[in-house]
Amino acid sequence: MPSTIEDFSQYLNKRQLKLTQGRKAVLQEIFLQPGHLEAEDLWRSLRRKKRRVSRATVYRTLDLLVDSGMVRKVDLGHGHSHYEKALLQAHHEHMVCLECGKVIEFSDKEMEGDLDKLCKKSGFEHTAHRFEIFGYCGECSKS
Amino acid sequence: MPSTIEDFSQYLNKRQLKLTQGRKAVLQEIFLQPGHLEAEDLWRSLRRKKRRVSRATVYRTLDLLVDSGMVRKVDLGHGHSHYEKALLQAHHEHMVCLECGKVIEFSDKEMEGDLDKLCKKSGFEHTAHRFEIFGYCGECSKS
DNA sequence: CTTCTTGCAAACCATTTGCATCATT
DNA sequence: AATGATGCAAATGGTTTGCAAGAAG
Repeated sequence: MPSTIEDFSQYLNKRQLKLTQGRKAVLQEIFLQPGHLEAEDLWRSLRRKKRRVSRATVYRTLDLLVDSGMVRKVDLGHGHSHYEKALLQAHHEHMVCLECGKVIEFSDKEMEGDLDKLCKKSGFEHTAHRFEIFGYCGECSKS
Repeated sequence: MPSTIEDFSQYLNKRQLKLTQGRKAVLQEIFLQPGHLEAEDLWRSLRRKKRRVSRATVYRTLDLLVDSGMVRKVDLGHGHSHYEKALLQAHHEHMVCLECGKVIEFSDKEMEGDLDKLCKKSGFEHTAHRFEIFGYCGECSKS
């Protein structure tokens, strides 16, 4: 939370936007969570504890956070978006178990290297990517 | 179209489903298209030419095709799904240009190898994956 | 003939938006 | 004060669904 709010504040200042209570709350909450969460969860969490913000504000703030690069919007194939902090945490991808819904996070250096080479080869300037693997986790593939 | 319909027919038979005109039309149309297309496009194409099917039928058939493994549902970050034939075509991934919207298809053997190794290492049974790279294509990164 | 499909329109659901009111700078 | 943010509820837009009427086996 320390430099995180600082970063967000700077981002907001640059575009003459204001650092409000609602925005602070959303930011704190998402950085409090260990993994990815959906907008609705975030809204419910906030409502349960400290601040009572509207869903609209949650979505609007999430957009800002994604745009600022501090939060990553991920699609785990549930028909709606999930969000996770992008800073202070190694870049990683997801393996989603289609049976139990478990999400395994992973990262792979070789793969990242391949990705970079690939983009260079195609003259493509890589700014982000989405990579999810679907299948069955160790538990579920046994059955 | 020859063995394609055959395959679909078999799939349907197995679950006591019927091979109807509407389903045939959707199948043919998606296999006629060179790349990915959205449900709405498919619906418009069909309506323009031969068969007049409802959007509901398009979506219902698409679900069946995806479930049968003949069609792949892809998310190009447009807020709605795209579909593309999975058979008779090399497996590939997408690079999406955030500026002009162009979609470059690619495939990379090394990467696929890494992916397989990775899944094995994690005891994860890989059935599908989604991989999209976002950024700027050669044209747009110049500016 | 029975069962499964279709079309239609209404329902859904996550997300967005218009607008009057409120908070931050 | 002035500008931007919020909440609300209504709008959106892709997708799903209930049901009566039609096709396929």
